[in-house]
Amino acid sequence: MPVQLLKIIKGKSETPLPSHLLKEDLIHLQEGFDHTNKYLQGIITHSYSLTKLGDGVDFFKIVLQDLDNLCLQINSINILIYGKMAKDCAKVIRHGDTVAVAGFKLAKSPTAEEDGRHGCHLELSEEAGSAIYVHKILGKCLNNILFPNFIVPFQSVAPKYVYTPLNHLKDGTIVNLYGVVKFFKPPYVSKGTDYCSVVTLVDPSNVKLTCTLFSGNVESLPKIYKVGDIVRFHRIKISEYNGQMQGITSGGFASLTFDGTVGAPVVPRTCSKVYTFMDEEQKTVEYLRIWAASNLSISGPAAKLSDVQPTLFFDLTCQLVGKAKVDGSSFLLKVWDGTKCSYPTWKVPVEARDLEGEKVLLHQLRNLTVDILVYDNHVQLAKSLKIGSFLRIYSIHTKQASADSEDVSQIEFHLHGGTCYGRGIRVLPESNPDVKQLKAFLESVDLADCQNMESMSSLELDGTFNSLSDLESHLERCQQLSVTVLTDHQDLSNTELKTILSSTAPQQYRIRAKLRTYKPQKLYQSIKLHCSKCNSLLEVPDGDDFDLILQGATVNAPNPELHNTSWYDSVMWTTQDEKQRKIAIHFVKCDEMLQQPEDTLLMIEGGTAKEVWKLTKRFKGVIPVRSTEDDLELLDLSAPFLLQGKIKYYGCKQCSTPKPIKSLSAIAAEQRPSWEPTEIAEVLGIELLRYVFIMKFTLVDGTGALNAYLFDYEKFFHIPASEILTNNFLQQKMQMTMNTLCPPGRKLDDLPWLECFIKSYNVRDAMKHQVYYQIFDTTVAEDVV
DNA sequence: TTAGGATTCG
Repeated sequence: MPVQLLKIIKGKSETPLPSHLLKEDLIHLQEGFDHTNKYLQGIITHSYSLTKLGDGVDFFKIVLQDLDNLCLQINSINILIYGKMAKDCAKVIRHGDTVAVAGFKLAKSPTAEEDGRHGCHLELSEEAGSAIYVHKILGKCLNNILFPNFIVPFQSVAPKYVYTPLNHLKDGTIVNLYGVVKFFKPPYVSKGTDYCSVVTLVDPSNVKLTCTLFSGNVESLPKIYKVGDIVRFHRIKISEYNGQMQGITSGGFASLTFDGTVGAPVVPRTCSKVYTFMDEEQKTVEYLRIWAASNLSISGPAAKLSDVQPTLFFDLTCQLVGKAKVDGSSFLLKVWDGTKCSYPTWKVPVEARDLEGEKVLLHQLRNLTVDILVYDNHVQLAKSLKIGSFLRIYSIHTKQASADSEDVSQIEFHLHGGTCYGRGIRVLPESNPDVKQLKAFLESVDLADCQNMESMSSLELDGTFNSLSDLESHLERCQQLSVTVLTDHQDLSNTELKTILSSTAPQQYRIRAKLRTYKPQKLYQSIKLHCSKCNSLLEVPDGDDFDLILQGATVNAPNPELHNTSWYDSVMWTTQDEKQRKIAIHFVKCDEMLQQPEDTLLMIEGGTAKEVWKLTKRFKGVIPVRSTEDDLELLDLSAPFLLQGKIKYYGCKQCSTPKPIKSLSAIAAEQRPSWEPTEIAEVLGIELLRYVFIMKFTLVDGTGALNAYLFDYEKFFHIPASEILTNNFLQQKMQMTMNTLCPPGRKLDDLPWLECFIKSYNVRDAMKHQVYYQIFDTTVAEDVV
């Protein structure tokens, strides 16, 4: 059985090689060594014509490449086959086959210098007891296991195409070629009339060719899904551009695309109804796959949502669950891949009625879907996508939503405008192996499980609804009922705005009106600090100011004489960096006992803002202080005097008269102090500033329009104003609420009604007198929130 | 004709 065809099943040969044979590496082949029980395995890269030697003996030469040692400079060897074995092999062996040879004789290669192959060649013949095992991945001829019953199965009747290697391209020619995709832009709408796709190919000559392909029919552009795919182009025009060859579509251009995975079925993707695809072509694809596998760096499996990091560009294979228009230049895609992003992800606020997709599914998957905002040129394609389709989105950019305190970092997903780096969207067919795998995985996801693991955030902020009935009542309310409700004075009847505008102040009214617009549009700008004593409104200080004040406070080193008193224990250390900063932390005791960290109030000297924030996560509260000669004292009141959770508490500079820190010992004497900010403020002589929403609503009712101020700590939005600046979820929730109250881009007729109480009041100064209006005893309806 | 690879405004 000197020549044997082995059937390959799932990458392993059905008939194993004889067990006494051991694999030999090319590098270990040396003259004078015993290779009796060794075999050499590799892929055939060349086969020459069968010839007869001068003495009439048949002769066949092939070149074998050792795939396991491709990194070596010399990784191929000539194999010379003599006699009957030469004839047999010539019928069976084609380039691209994998063969194993044993029982060979090693001899010096006379051509080594010129062909750059191994210094020895192998000689095989039946007489010498040689054996050659031929592995064919090819399906059709595998029924014939044993030579000589083997029948050559293919007889070509199609026109013979000539394929030009990429290093032999000439300007002005129209050629056929094969290549491995090294880069590509999925088809996109060009600025002209056609779709465009840019594809960069490479082949074993290691020459690159960038092709710009145009077609009015997107289907006729190559269906490339990932780098490493293999393409065959027919009738591509070669021209020189910027000193390099480039390819461009010419009349009659046609393409086939193949999965580049070694061992995958060789099935062309094409829109051509008729195409030649024979054994020879199959071999080429298989050869290119193997070449690419060892010569190109093709990145591993694509990233899943669970792998996503705050800042990167990546390709995502996913299913479309929902989509919505956002504005003229951006569009929202809600997608999932069955894995959960390990970071909180942003939710793009959109109107419920603009969100397309199965509401129940959107709700069920709310913890697994991510919002991808696509821009500009991608909007048109995104709009046309069908819900449920499988997509690959190329070069999605993730970015951290806020650089503020590190714990509210949400991840945003953007598909920016343009086509750089192949940025774009491609619909994958259900037959795609990655889609099949994804589908199976999605089906295996236990939705009950992922709903259990939902964080408190999602239910509140998702923007979808808990059930269909909720959704319906929401829609109904938006159309008919008021999106706000009154918390008192239900007995009053409505007054028209026209009447209010012509009446004297002060008075109170119940009104029914529509919110035509509001200010500020950037909702975080609506947060102010309010002093209820002097009634002043202040901007919330910038986080950087806090850092500067803390830095300023480090000028005074902690005074060790103030450490460890009856009501606090102190620790102090010096940082290891060149600044040698001294930090002191004073743990406030209660009833002379240290408490659990989560119940403990700290005072800190010399810390940075970051360090203070870290401490607030573990401890009940942190008070930044500095040392004087005889006591600790609060910092400048531009800095928060207390930090609890994510909230900074400020005092009014005008109304506060700070008392010595030891005043706190009065609370510390309690057994279980609650450390309420109001209580701490009071003993420290601080007039606490409260966070408040200040907004101006322009209300209309058909009889007139008036501006009414909303002044709200938390009642109107059901959101504490103190928490909104540090909580992106709440910001989105508020944005959703405002979008319901005043849906962007809608005509006046389609705006929802608001029922409100307003009161008018007079503001007079030397120059003028004006009547103002303020909303009160009104709240956003529960089912709108 | 278009694009001719070469990220990040939103």
